[in-house]
Amino acid sequence: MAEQATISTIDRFVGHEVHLRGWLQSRTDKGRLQFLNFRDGTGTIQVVVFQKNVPPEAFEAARRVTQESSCEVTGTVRADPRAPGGYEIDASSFHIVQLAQDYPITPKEHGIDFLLDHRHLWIRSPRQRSVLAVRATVVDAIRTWLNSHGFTLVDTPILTPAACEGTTTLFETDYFGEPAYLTQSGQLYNEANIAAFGKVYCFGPTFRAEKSKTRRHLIEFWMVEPEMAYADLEECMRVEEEFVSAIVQRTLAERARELEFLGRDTTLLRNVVPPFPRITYDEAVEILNREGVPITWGDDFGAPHETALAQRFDRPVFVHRYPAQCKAFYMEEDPERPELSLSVDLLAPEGYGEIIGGGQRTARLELLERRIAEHGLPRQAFEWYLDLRRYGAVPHSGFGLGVERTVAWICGLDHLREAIAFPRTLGRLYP
RNA sequence: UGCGGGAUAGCUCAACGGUAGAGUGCCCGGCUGUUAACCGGAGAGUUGCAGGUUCGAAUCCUGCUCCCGCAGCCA
Repeated sequence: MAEQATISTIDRFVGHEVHLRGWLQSRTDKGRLQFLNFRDGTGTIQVVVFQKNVPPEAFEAARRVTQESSCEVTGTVRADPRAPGGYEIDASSFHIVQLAQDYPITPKEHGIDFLLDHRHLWIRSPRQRSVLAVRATVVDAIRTWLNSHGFTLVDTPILTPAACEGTTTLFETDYFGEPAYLTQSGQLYNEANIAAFGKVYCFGPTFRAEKSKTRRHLIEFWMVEPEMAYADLEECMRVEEEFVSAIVQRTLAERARELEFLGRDTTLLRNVVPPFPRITYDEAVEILNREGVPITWGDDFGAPHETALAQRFDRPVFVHRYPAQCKAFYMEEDPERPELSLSVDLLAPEGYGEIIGGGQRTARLELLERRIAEHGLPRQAFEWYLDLRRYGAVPHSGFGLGVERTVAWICGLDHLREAIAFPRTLGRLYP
């Protein structure tokens, strides 16, 4: 009697007859011998169908099965050095569940436009499966680390009444006659939640109606945002470096096979352990001007600046204390230099840019009121947020980590769109 | 949104003013150890859309649509 098995644990079934259900990835026809590259969702394995070992109808099915047809196979597991992965199934039976017709994605090269139009099928390919598997581990590492370090998950709303940082980059929708916006960040709500739990995080999709067309931007992306009561900027950086290191090291440990398949050189990733280098905005400006990537003090960094800075270090680098004018209205002032904000960005190596933005939020009512006015924000929409400075305000800090940027960096991808199953990019809402 | 590149067979591309091509996939045939197998055969086109120049346009010109890259915005 055949045992139900999965490919990922097939080594436990050597010598046994097993039953597998899945899809045909590819096939090599050798006449009276068929090699089937078979996938069940947990992995792929070679199935060998000899004409003399199976009933005639099973051999006929193996001979005419097409790429990505769903099918079931029964056979004996054996170790064979000639098989990719070292194991193969000597089939005793084979049948087609559904015969696929003209599967569009072939083992040869395709253009990115074609692949994105067929993203619902492209995700089956080994490379895309590897990236999405890494993503799953990154997400789990994020949750596990935060849950085990005193953070409580508190979900924040997706439909919001107003902007965190101005309405120009928000998707507007109709909320029974009132304008509503898709969230850009859960941070302001996190600042409310810390008074209930001390340390919290939210984790979900985020939407930016920016006409960004670069390898570092998605219209819809996932962000995890921890927020901590009684934490200053230094504490924020300390948490960030522990957090990012834990994510990277766990992914290296659990997804070595996928990273190798992706061709990722993991040498630099192994360096990602605390402490990360810290430079001030002032120092960064000096370095950039000295190294021929000119920038005026007071301007925010562009992608070329971030790349040039990150290239100088063997692990992610903190840039802290940006001019207040570069950063959001809720940032705390540097008490020693009020023109600076207690903000910090974490720049990933190898040109992947900013993977974290964050810092210390202001606890001062009068500064927040002034900033809301300076930024021309509708004060009545922020009354609840101002309340947080009236009823038990504390020094607090937090940050947002972009999941796709982190996955793209760890995988060595050249574009964020492969780091999410169904990317939303400028001009692409299908599939 | 700005600058640059592009759209030709299902797919990836060539042809750059003179009969529309290759590789690959699909289909048919052969092969008991293939790893993007190999060998033989066959089919496959409104050259993105609309107009213009020309004896003749995939090729030159104009407009439009869509895609890609870089930048800005940011995670």
